[in-house]
Amino acid sequence: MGVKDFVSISMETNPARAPGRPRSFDVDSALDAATRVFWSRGYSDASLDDLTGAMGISRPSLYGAFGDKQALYLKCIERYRGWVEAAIGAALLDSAHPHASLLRMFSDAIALYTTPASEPRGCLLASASLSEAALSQVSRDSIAQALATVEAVLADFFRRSGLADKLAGERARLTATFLYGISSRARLGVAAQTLLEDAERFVDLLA
Amino acid sequence: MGVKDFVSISMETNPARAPGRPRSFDVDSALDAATRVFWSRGYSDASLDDLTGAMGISRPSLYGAFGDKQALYLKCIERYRGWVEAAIGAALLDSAHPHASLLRMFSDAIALYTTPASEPRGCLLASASLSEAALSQVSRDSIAQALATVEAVLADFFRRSGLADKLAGERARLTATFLYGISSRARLGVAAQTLLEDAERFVDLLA
DNA sequence: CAAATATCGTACTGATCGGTAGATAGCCGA
DNA sequence: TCGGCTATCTACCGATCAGTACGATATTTG
Repeated sequence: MGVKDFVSISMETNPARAPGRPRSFDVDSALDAATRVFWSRGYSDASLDDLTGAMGISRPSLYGAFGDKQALYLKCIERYRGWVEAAIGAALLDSAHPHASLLRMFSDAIALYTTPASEPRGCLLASASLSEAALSQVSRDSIAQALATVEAVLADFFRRSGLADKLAGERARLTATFLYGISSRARLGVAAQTLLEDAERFVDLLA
Repeated sequence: MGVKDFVSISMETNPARAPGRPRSFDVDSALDAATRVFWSRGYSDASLDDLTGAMGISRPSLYGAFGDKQALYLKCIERYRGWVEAAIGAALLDSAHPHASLLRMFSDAIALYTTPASEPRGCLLASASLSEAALSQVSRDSIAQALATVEAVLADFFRRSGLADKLAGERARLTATFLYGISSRARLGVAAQTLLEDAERFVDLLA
């Protein structure tokens, strides 16, 4: 392998070229489009025609690039999970001013849940957990793990802000529960402004 | 029976007998069974075979008695709505001890959401509102109205407990939001005991 | 008993579902 | 320019979906 390493560094580690006909669409933006479809319609109600239509690709391209519907869904979940963790983590970075940080976290979440106003989607993870029946165990695990991570990020924030472990855990569960409630009401069409006011009251009570 | 036979009006106003072959199943218990199926699986994932299987009736019997799938779903929603309104109303009857009444309301709700433990369902209305895409406008309206009623019952409770209109409305929205969150987490499999503790902390904050 | 009426059970319909076979098109190294 | 490889396209597959036609059955009325 020694000599081959020399050559193959540019051939294998460099994604410049792969053999065969190159893919004619962008995987990431196709994944974004699929995520939006699942987010709006849920797993079962998102047909392959819906998905391929939004992604702008044909059925075999979808299967070739992502596997079957479940696998595509799983990739969308993981993707969304990354966004949410990053967003919540960023908003809660500053633990010196818990009140302001929490409010920013809620504000960011509400903006995500209610944009665009014509099609509020709530939280993809919260919605996804309701279509449990039609989902594989792997998908269920991924969703559960993502939500557990959110709670862990919250608990860490409360600990950093000076609360004892037990109390921080309680506050994290309380905040996560309220956040799920916000997500539900966002999907029901409650205005972002109203949700934001509710979040303010909640944070007032909490801190 | 004899007396009623005497009065010939009974033929029309009294459902004692209708012409033709009598129905061989109980409409209410069939509706209960259908409600449980929708509650567990959601609208789209509940197939006609699932429904007729659980209801113990044949497909044409279902259509004869309830109309199509949407109409059956609507009847189940209305039925569930009646239960929930009655339960919440009863728990919140005593506004002299808000803390205890709220706790009882949450306790009842959590019991409903997590029973049986092997198949926690959360709140049918909250779940239903997430499958919006596949639902008719009538169903959507019915769900929205049911949830609005819950909020109205809460607001009335807070008003009776002595709060001003504005504050009572805020508290009602806060409580409803938290209740949706409880429903989501119940469906995710969080233990009833944990949810109850969270509800206690929330009520502590509120009152 | 027979006519009328409504339900029930079997077996079917067309539509749509997720998924794929097979041929073609585009890019590589040689 | 050619063989190997992979993506793409059209067209299709069996399975399942919601909904129904139709004959058999059960009950009331006359």
